[in-house]
Amino acid sequence: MPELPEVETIARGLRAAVVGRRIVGVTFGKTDFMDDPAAIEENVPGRRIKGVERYGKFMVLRLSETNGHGSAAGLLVHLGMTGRLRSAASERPQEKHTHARFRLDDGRELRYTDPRRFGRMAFLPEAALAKELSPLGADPLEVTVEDFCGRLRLRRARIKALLLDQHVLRGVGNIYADESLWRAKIHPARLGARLSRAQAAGLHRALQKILRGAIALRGSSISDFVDADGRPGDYQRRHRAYGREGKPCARCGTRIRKILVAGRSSYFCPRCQRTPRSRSETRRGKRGV
DNA sequence: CGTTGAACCTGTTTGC
DNA sequence: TGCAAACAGGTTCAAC
Repeated sequence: MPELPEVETIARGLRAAVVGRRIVGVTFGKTDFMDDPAAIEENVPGRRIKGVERYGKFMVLRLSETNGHGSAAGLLVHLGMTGRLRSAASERPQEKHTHARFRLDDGRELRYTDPRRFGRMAFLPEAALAKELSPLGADPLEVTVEDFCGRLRLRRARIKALLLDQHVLRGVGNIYADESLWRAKIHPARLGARLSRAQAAGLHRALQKILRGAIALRGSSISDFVDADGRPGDYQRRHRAYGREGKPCARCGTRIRKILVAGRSSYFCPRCQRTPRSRSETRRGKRGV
C-alpha cells in the first residue's frame, strides 16, 4: 500500500492533527515489528510532537526533549505493506491489529494499525535517526535529470529493480514504478544503464508527473489504504498499468500483461513498452510475450 | 555484483 | 460450498 504518495498523504494529515501535541502515554499490542518497544515506552511519553517529516517511505515524528533534560529525538515509522497511522478520538473503539496507541494531551490518540506487521517503529535520538536515513537514495521529486540518469548507470540492473531500490531513489514502490514505466514507454526488464539519454530523461519526467499526480489525489487505495483521517485515496482510478492485466492499454488498446521482474509482479503494455531486444536483457525462463 | 527465492505475517482472492 | 493455493502496496538475507 504505502509508497511515497501514500506516506506523503499521511504525513500531511498528521501535521494538521498532531503537531504541537504532547504525547502523554503509550499502549502496545504486538511489538515484534518495533526495534525496541521498551525504549519507546520509556522515552516517548512526555515529549511534544514538533513536526512530521517524510523520508522516502519512512515517516519521522520529530519529538522535543523531555521537560528540561534529554535531547531532541524522533519516532521512525515505516508502514510496510499494510501499516496505517492515524489519529482518532480516544473513546473510539480500536480497529483490529492496532499495535500502538499514543495518547495525546488533547484527548485524542495516534494509532498504528498493521495486520501483517511488516512495518517498523523505532525511537531514535537525532544521531541514530540520521544514521538510519543516510543510506537512502535521492528523493524522486527533487532529483535532477542529470543525477537521475547518472544513478541509472551506476549499476547493471533492470530498470524496474533500480526504481524499487531505496538506495537509488527513496520512495518508489511497485505501483508507481509500473505506472512511470508505462508512461515513459519503457519495458520493466530493460537494463537501466542501457536506456538512451532521452529515455532516461523521459522516465525522470514521467516519474515526477506520476508521483505529483498521485499526491494530488491523496494516493492509491487498492484495498485498504486510508489517510490520517481515515479517507481513502483516489489515484487508483488513474492507474494505467498496475493491476490491469488483460485490460486494454489506454494508449493503444493492447492487453496489459503481467510478468515477474525483480521478483515483483510487473504490469506493462507489450506494444508500447517493447521487450528488450538484446539477449543480455532477456530473461531466461520467462513466459513468451 | 546481480538475481532469485524464501522469509517475515495476515487477509483476501482465485482455482479446482 | 469448501478448502487450498496464490497473491498482496515492502524489506532483508542466504544462496547461486
